[in-house]
Amino acid sequence: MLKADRKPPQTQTASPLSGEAWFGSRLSEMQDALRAQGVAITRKRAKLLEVLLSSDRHPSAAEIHQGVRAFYPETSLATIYNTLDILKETGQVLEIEFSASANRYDGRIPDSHPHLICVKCEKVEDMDDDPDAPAPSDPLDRVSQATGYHITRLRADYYGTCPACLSASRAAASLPDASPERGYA
Amino acid sequence: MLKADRKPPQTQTASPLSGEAWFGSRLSEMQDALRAQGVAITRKRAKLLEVLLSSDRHPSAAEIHQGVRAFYPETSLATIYNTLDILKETGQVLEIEFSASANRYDGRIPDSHPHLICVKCEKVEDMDDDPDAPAPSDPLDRVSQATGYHITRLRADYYGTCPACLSASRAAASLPDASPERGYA
DNA sequence: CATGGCGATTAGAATCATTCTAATTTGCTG
DNA sequence: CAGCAAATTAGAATGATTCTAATCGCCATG
Repeated sequence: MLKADRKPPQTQTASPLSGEAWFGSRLSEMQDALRAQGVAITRKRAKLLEVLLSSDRHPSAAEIHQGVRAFYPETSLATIYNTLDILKETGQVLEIEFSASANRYDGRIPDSHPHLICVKCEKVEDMDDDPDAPAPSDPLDRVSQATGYHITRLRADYYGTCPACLSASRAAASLPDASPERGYA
Repeated sequence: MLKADRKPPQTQTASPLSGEAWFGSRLSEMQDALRAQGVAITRKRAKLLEVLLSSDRHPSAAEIHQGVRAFYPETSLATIYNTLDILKETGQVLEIEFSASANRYDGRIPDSHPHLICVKCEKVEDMDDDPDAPAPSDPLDRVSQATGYHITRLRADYYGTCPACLSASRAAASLPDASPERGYA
């Protein structure tokens, strides 16, 4: 609803995106978030952000790496993972995890939102959940119809902290130190 | 709606589950599916199914391995992955993928359904989406309230075949052979 | 202009779940 | 009991990600 006119395009436009309104504002948002963490925005990191925002394919770390390398050929993968980690911590990028292939990253819309994932070509697209139009009750059918995909599975998982861990960490907060800490991020 | 009285318990009961109605019928379902594939149900495979159904923790391959080993100590991990693959192919087990830790498997409810995933202790629970009760409009709040979790993220991704791949494979179906085929399963 | 310090960066090693491989075992079926 | 296919095994290979220890670059200060 808000910022309707600075939403990233669903489809890649041929021309440079760097001029578009959403691009610039999203870029500064990310840069501000990095600065707020006290980390420097080096040329490589700046390029990484650009590459991330320029692609609508939800690129993998390796793809981002290549994009940055086109400008700074000596860039190491470690730097990419490094910066992505900071971005994740600050909620500036959404990591879409896969176990069988590389994780994919969404810098355009960093809040959780639904995706369409092609199991054949590994395309990852943002889904516009348009609540109008004739809607079959089965969500798989509804989305298939709306998108032209043949949808076979919905992964709908809620991530958070369970009641037990919540009280454990509340207890740990009072006491000096304790708590194992492992887990997904 | 259907099979309301043979739904697996949300909470682990202390006693053996092997007697409960859903357990037996789910077990035969899985065995039938394996047989339908023409694969033998060996003692190890039978035990694997039992272990899978006995746990409400959505066990990892390694955990299942341990469970089977308790009875057949010479069992190899390869066998576990092997059998899980067949079960996946036949839709008899739901694989919940993680990139940062081991995948988890749901044999009780093999159709896609929402989960609660604790980012601290890595617990994975089935979520009962009970559509009654006071419902805040934000789904994260709604689920937090309903479950006692502190939910911070919803992963809602639709898996299927994109329009381009659909027509590619329709074309390939007519012609003799072609098509690269990679992708997520 | 030298110096010190510190974060950023790097190459390569390490990790770890998963898959692959080639050899062996098992359990029939004739 | 021979023969055969499927099941199983140990261990190697893979591949994404993380770690490590060393180096670099940059700025502030003397």
